[in-house]
Amino acid sequence: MLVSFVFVTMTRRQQIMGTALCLMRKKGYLNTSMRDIASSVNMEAASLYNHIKGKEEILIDTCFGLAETLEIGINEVNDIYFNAAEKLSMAIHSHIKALTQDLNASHLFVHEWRHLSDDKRAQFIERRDLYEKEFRDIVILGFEEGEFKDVDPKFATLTILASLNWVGEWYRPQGEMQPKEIAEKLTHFILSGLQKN
Amino acid sequence: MLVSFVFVTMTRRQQIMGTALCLMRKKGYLNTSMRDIASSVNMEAASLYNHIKGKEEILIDTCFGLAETLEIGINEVNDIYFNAAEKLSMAIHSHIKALTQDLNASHLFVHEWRHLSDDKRAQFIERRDLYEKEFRDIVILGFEEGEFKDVDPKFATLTILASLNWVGEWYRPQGEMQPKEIAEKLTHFILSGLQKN
DNA sequence: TTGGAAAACTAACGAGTGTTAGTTAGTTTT
DNA sequence: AAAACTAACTAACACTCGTTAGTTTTCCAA
Repeated sequence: MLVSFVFVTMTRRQQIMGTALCLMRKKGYLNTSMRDIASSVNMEAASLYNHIKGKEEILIDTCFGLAETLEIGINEVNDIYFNAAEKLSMAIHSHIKALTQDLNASHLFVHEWRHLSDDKRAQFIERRDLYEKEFRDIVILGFEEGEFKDVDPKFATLTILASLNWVGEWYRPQGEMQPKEIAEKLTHFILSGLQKN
Repeated sequence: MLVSFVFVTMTRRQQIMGTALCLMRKKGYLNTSMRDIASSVNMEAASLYNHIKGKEEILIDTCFGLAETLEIGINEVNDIYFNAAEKLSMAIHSHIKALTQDLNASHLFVHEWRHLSDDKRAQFIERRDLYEKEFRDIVILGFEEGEFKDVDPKFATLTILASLNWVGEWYRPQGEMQPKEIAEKLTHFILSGLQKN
């Protein structure tokens, strides 16, 4: 299993979390057992409980951690930029940067939040809806500026976010396209589409 | 549980499959037990095996069934249309029609195929990649015609398919937007983007 | 060197998993 | 009437699951 010089500078908790996320991305949250995680960090399942409260803590910390990163990003964008096209571009950059930072965490954030317990899931959905609203407001602003077409803002926002979130499915850190370039291409594609003229 | 006049005209197998898909969309494939399915059709878990071979058969039949529907659709489009913009539009319509037909099946197709056994998963990925290639070829054709921009075809295709597949997450049959309208808006969005000019 | 916290261990609990075996009642076919 | 088939049942197998309790080992500050 993963052993590197970076490893030794991490707390045991960070090692467990990182390994767990890696397994969960590969096999899915439900399919990854505490015994799987334990054996990947060379200990017994019971010993994990000296470092984390339980299995769900992994999911909770990851989902809400990434949620916060995204919220901070969109708030910065809203503080700095005023024009919708610029805002959208920077929001896309911020979103892609956050998602490509840790693909394992992104997988939990995009796919596995469904398995949060009822109350946590409700909280998560609330924050996700709020984030979605920030994007929608940019689309609406663009229309009010006269720069964007008169599209259904909800539809457009969901379509945009779908494209952004799917990047985690095909992006490879060692590949030829880097996060910044992906964000640029996405921005261009979303703003002006596939067709000439 | 679901009992209707349609129900009586279905074979027991169809009832089981339909109920299973509904549960699996709500709770996830791994989280749905044979006992859950059984009790939803008022029988014991063991009795299910008189009608289906096992749990995975539900996933296999659903994923490969929808795969075939999509393949037939794209082949028809390729047979009938010659111009890339038209092909893309019709391919989008076909895709959206197939996905919105049965949202429960779509959920398994988009999200739960990961839990297919190794060999079946390999087969599934192969067919999915082939379908993806059909889309990519349309994008390439559009460039060769001089109608589409010089985008990275792989990137564009993945972005397009992400938008299409995500429709299953927010489309509601009783909502105001119907599949045909969704397909039209998606086509327009993908072809000409958000920005004016 | 030593006291005590931190972090590992073993063992087990109670619940749940997909699936199989064997059986039975009711219906259809021969 | 006999045989075969269908679809349900009960019971159980052989695991796996997350988690807890109690115990032992490790390791660092005093």
